[in-house]
Amino acid sequence: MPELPEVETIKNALQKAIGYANIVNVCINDNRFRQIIPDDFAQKISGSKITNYQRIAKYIVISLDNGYSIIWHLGMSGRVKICDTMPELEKHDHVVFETSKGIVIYHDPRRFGLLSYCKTDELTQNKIFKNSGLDPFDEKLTPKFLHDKLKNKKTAIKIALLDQRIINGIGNIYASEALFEAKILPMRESLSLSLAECKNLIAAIRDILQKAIAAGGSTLRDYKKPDGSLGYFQNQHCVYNKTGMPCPDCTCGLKNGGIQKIVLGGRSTFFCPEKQK
DNA sequence: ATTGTCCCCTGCCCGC
DNA sequence: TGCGGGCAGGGGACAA
Repeated sequence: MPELPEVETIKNALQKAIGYANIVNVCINDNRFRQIIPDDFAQKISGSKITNYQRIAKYIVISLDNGYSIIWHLGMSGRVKICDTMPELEKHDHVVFETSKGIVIYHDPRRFGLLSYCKTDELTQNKIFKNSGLDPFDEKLTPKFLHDKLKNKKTAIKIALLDQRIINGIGNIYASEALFEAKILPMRESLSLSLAECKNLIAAIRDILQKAIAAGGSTLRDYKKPDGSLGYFQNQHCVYNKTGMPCPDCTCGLKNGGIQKIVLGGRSTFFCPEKQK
């Protein structure tokens, strides 16, 4: 489910609600995720105190005072629920963290997510993060960096934006939205982008993601904030899931059929054939 | 090495 | 009302 803005929202909500709590107990009701939750996960985590929260790519990383960090990915359908007291568990409430400041529940119907741990000082070498690309807000993400990464790639630029080894955090919604804002057609060959277009694209990615974070992410299906409230950036989507509709401030009219949908790399992709070149 | 295809899993929506 | 097909915010394992 969640892309960078949703993960950032969840991480911030956790930090605000649970803060530097003690983790009293961890109960794993189902360990069958993208990777099986390590057998000693609960043992490694229980009894520790939280010392830090960060988002790395689409992962939430929670560091502990025992030298370990929790690595948490929510896949497509993962949700985090925070409660003051132990609620009646619902279907797909797979992991329950009891802390000194509340209950944290990992709910994930499709179980495409991942919950693991590693030593905090080995995070960057961890297999999960070793090949991770630049964070969209990393100042090392320059037009030249992106242009260099794309200059030998024949795949569509939209597919390249989903490649977490180049830039991380962008998913299927924000890839279409960023390309619309940058006025670039999603099926363009990556190597065809000029340096100036790379500059516009980086600016568009940052703008879209910042606005989405400010709105608490996009709620289309599964995603809710940990307190149960909804994100509202979906109201600002320009093209995603808007086939046949006019784009914002549409001057093209609907003579061309409005926003088009195509499939790239097996994922739905939306664009305005008039405004994007 | 890069690039496409398929798969993991459950739920929901649509058409018949 | 029921059933089958297609689709969904992600990512990894393969094959070519």
